[in-house]
Amino acid sequence: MKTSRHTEVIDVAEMLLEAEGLEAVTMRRLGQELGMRAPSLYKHVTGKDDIMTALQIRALQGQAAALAGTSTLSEVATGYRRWALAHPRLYELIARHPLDRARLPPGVEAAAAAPLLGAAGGDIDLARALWGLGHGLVDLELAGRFPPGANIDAAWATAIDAFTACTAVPRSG
Amino acid sequence: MKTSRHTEVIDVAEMLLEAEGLEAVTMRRLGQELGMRAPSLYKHVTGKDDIMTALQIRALQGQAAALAGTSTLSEVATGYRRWALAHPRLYELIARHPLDRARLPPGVEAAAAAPLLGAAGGDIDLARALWGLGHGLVDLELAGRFPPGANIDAAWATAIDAFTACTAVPRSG
DNA sequence: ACCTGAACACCGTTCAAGT
DNA sequence: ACCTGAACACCGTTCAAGT
Repeated sequence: MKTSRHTEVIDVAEMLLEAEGLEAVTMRRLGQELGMRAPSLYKHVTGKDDIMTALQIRALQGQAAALAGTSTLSEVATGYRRWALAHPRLYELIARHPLDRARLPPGVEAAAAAPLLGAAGGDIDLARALWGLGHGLVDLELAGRFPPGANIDAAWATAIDAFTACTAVPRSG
Repeated sequence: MKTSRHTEVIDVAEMLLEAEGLEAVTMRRLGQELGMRAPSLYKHVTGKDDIMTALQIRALQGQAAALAGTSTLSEVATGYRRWALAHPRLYELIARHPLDRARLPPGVEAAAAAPLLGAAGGDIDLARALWGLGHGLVDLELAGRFPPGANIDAAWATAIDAFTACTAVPRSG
């Protein structure tokens, strides 16, 4: 039951992020929440970058778990949007915050991307187009870029239709 | 030839943004570049938000100008990507920074969106799907989310093909 | 091994004061 | 009308010092 102090720091950071947003995740605040001063955190964590990378890893794993089991293009798209809207701060963290690939465990990125590639029938270009589409629609929605009252569901439906038509050509396997 | 001090502040902010990135645009640095202390800026500008909004307006106008004259879906998509890659900091400013619609001159957003709507044949849902697609691909590219060596051109081509097939149905007008 | 206070080099912003 | 210095409430991070 002894959770390492490092894990505790990341746990608190995740709670703070989801509850109050990225600007609440400061070293001083984290220390306060853990009963220590900010400089003490550096005994458990190399710096703030370390914390952000750890949260990005959790986010990628959460996204991969949410998409596990989906197969059709429509299922993947719906699951992608659903997870992003359920965890907007974590989504923004993997989408907008610099990603330090060197510190990422191998396979984490691929695991999150696998369902997309599957729905694209193994076509990497189509998978990336699909990723761009899903990310773009989610990002614009989270950023409040669509005018109030915009029918975002309809935009998704139209987009999925267009891409489904594209994958409807017979392919072997 | 007497440019107002307000305009000068925005001009310097734009140069700093494009040359050194968003983190270089600080009130102290802006003052230094203009030969005054940071507090003096508040005589010409209500605050940093004011500066950011002014830059967003310029960015939206620049984007609209870059897309003016495009009509086909392929032209709009190419122009959208070209402008974003030519002005990545300005693009990020309108895509990722909060947009205070109340301070935006009316029509600025619509002008930037018009070419998209035109290429979608007036279908607002398709226009938004197209916007999501273009924004998503550009955003992922600017954020360095595609692996090194990824064929981003091919992803765009695949995406444009899928949407072109969707708009290929005969329509009146 | 773990935590502290003091410090450094930064932020955006306010405000009384000068000219 | 315009600019100033000092201050306030913040940042991430370093480091000598304590236990």
